[in-house]
Amino acid sequence: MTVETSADMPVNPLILKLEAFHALSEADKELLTRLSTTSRTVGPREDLIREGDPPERVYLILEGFACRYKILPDGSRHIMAYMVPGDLCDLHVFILKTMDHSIGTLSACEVVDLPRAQVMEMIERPAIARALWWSGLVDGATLREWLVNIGARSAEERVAHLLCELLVRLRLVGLATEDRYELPITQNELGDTMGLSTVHVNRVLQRLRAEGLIIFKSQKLVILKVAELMAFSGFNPNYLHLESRRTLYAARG
Amino acid sequence: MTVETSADMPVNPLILKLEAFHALSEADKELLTRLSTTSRTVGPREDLIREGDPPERVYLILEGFACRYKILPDGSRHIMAYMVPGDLCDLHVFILKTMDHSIGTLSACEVVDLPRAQVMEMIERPAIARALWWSGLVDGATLREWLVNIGARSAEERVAHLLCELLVRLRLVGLATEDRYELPITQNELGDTMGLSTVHVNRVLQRLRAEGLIIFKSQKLVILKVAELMAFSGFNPNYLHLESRRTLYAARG
DNA sequence: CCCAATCTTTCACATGGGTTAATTTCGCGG
DNA sequence: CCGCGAAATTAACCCATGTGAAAGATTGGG
Repeated sequence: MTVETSADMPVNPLILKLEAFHALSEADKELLTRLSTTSRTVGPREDLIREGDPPERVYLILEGFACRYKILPDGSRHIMAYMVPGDLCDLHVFILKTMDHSIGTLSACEVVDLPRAQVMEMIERPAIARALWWSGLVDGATLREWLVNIGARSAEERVAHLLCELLVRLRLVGLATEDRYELPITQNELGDTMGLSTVHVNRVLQRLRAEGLIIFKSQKLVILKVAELMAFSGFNPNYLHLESRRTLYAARG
Repeated sequence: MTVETSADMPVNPLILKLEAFHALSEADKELLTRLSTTSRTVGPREDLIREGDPPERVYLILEGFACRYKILPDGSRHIMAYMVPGDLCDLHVFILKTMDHSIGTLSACEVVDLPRAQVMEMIERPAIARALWWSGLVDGATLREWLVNIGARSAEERVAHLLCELLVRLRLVGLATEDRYELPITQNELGDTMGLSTVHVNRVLQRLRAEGLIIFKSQKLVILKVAELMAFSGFNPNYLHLESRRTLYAARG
């Protein structure tokens, strides 16, 4: 029920992420640590909230991958965003009456449920409010980049672009090194994300492997040529609005 | 320089739009009217702000169509959002150092430039703040729906879905009747929006015409069978979060 | 250590949509 | 009313990606 805390903290991914925008005071960090003390374990492929439900809380992912998705009338699923450790779903949802999409886990996750009152508590701290504000803007920018990715790039570029984005995002929270990370996602899920069939995702991955760009096996991804993969996919991290050098290039772990 | 104001006001599209969420007081409406008094005319295909520029103001569209777009390394353009009268670009941009995309007009537009101070003035009014908050959430939801649209629907469904969305959005601000509106957009721009070639957009429009679903000529769109077009494209307006009946079905003009 | 379910991979074949380029139509200034 | 540039339309060709089905490979539970 509680995430381990050891001497060599902070491992709170929310703090790591927000500090990529601007340093936080000790008091602010303590607040965030306190609010994320009580987490729960959610199995893979479980919904946190479904389309049509009233949004009652905000979710913070501490471990694992979750996603936003919609199911279309014909039963197909489209994944619109990945939520990785440190990601918080939209703070503003409270004013909407119902969810227009679902949020569910991909892998098993550690999730913190933040009721309205706790969200308010966070927002009262100006530095945290600003950082969360930034984080929300980055989420929006990421969504736009995904739109461009699907709308304007070939299947191979698309997948490559996603792998680059995740490299940068996961580095932020210490879950990627310079060139590798755990990607607990099936090819089917990748397909539902990129608007490609599972079969074609497989073909694309084979090609990226054959070109010596990546190794992807047992949920472990190694990017053999980071610069090349970024160039090939047209990846430009500007939309992630990471201003400090550290956030982009310092590897942790 | 100034938009005409007549006795039979309000025609301020921002007020019309925000009141779709919740009624505003007279004082709030006066503030919004005052802030949108000074507009400028911008010709078609002109940029309001470019990728890389620091965001210094917020734009409000009073007339015409504008869009957010990105240019890819290979020179192709992808349009990520349409901004129609009453739409405001993101209020929060100020905390970002640079724009990660451009905003430009499609048709000629009347645009209000809102510097930071005026945005603050708006946000200090709780009812306006809430309404703008809602508006921002709807923009995000719209972006997600566009992602699904491009990622999971056929070309014909995609275009049909866009036409349905615009019908609802334009009705909100009195620019569409029950079944028709002005759509000042070329097939090439439609293609850059939907991730389709111009040629294919043309084929799709022909088919929609042949099926007796629409008439589209000289920038004037008539949807002959609204319910059918919505059903065909899988259009569900829930993502626009319009709670009052009026906003969805009352035609103006 | 084995089984069953889940994933990945492969194959053969179908097709939606891209490309290039020529032709026609439209909108508009002079 | 004419002429020009932009936009729409048409045609021919083809390739990227989808589909359906089945064969391997992995993984985790018992």
